Formats: sequence, structure tokens, C-alpha cells
Amino acid sequence: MGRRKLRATSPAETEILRLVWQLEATTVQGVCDALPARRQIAYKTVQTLLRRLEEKGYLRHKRRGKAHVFIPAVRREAVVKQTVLDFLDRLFGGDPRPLMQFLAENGHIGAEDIEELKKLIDNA
Amino acid sequence: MGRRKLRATSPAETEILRLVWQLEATTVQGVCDALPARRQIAYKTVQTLLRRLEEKGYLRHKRRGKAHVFIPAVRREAVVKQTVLDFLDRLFGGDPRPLMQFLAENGHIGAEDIEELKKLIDNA
DNA sequence: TGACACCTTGTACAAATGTACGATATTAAA
DNA sequence: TTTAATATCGTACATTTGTACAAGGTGTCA
Repeated sequence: MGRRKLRATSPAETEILRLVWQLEATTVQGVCDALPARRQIAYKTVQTLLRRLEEKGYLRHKRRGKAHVFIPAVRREAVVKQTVLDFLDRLFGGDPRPLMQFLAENGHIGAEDIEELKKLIDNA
Repeated sequence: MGRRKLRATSPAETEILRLVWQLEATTVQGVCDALPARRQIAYKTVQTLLRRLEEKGYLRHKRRGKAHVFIPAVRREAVVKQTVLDFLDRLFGGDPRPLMQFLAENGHIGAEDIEELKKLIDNA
């Protein structure tokens, strides 16, 4: 269990990978359509990014008609974990508190979210 | 009101910048010494990273003896905000909940941290 | 005041990244 | 079955990143 020897995804690749997870199975066009309006990337660029993600082992594809349908090849949770821990290390030396604090102070989480978290922790 | 037209810091740069904030004012050697044991980087590399951070506008330096003392040129909070929001966008499409959840589920925060957060939110 | 240790400055360089075009293949429609 | 639309594949290329050495300056101690 746990191969973890995938080269890390670059920021732009991460952005795309997230969409593939969200869409579950999608074509280049599908990803383009799912891109947020303020973040347009050329079709060809998305194509390259998907190709690289496949090379790195994060995706695989099957053919449907003339198009490729890309599907995740790794569990989202595993990648998220790796990515977040890495982020935490670099920006906060591994301490998650400042991050939580930031989210709380900037109104990114509310009282109800806190309740949810409490439950999660109690059940662990 | 912020200037925000600084080119983003690369992962390695972020790592170093964090240490400068932590040390408040430090030399190349100081950063090297502060590096976690499992993350050794050559003196010369640290030097390059500091130089680039200064070029990008995150640091400035003054001379002390023959050495440069680097000091932050931007508020940590501002950079953290930018960096976290960017991270959130790329990995979670901007939704902070999955991130909180991850932290909670992986034992990175405890019940007492939750209490702290609750206070923070109530005071906001 | 000379030698040594310690610094900075300039430079290097391969690999990764962001961004994308041109040529070619494939399919659906006319 | 020719064609128009749509894909992929191969390629490109300037920047940025990670990593670091060599040469030359400077403060310090004997």
C-alpha cells in the first residue's frame, strides 16, 4: 500500500488535477469548460498539463471516439495529504495552528464549521 | 492597502522566507543553522535563495561586518494570506472546509485548538 | 601587516514549468 | 466519400527553479 514516489504536481497541474477529480472522468474539453471564468487556459495548454499528469502517474486515459477520457489514477486523499503536509512544512514549519488561525480570522470558516470539526475529532 | 505585485515565492524560497521571519534578522549562516536537520541545503544555495527573495522584494539587507543581515521587507501576514488563498484555490477550488477536515482527521489539531478557534471567531 | 577564515558577487546549468503552435489523425455530417 | 470539425502527438521555447561552484573582497587575529 502506498507507492508514493510520484513526482509532485506543479501548481498548474494541481489546478487541473483537482478538476479531474471533481469531474471524475473527463476530456480536455471537459476540463476547459470546468475552468473558472477568470482562469482561462488555452485548450492546448490544458492538453499538455493532462499529458504531464498522466506521465507523472496521476492520471490514465481511455479512448472514447476520437477523444481521450482522463480518469484519476491515484486516490485524491493520498495526494491531498502529501500536498498539504508539504505546504504546511514550507510555510509554517509543519505547525497547522497558524493555518487554522488564518482561516478563522479571515472569515473562511464559521461557527457551524467548528462544530463539524469538533465532531470529527471526537470520533477519531 | 497593499502593493501586491510581488512575484510569488517558489517552494524553496518560501521555506527560506519562513525562517527569516522566524529569526527576524539573520545572515546566510543563520538560516543554514536554522534549517531542520533533515533538510540540509548548501550554504551557497541558501545564499542564492536569499538573493532571489531580495530581488523579488520580500527581503532587504544591511551590512554588518562582512556579512549581510537579511530582514523581511513585507508583512508575513500579507504573504501568508496570498499564499494560502492561492493554495486553497488550486487544491480545493477555494473551499477551506476540506482542508480543515483534513487537519482534523489527521490529528493535526486537537480539542483545545478547536476552543481557541471558537474564541477567535466569536471575537471577529 | 600579513595570512586566514568567512563573505559576497557573478555565473552556471540542467530540469521543471507555463504556455502554446503545427501537422496529422479521426469521426461525424452532408 | 469528400469535407469540416475536432482530437491527439510531437515539438517548442522562454522562464523559473533548484542547486551550487569559482573568484575576489573584507574583517580579524597573531
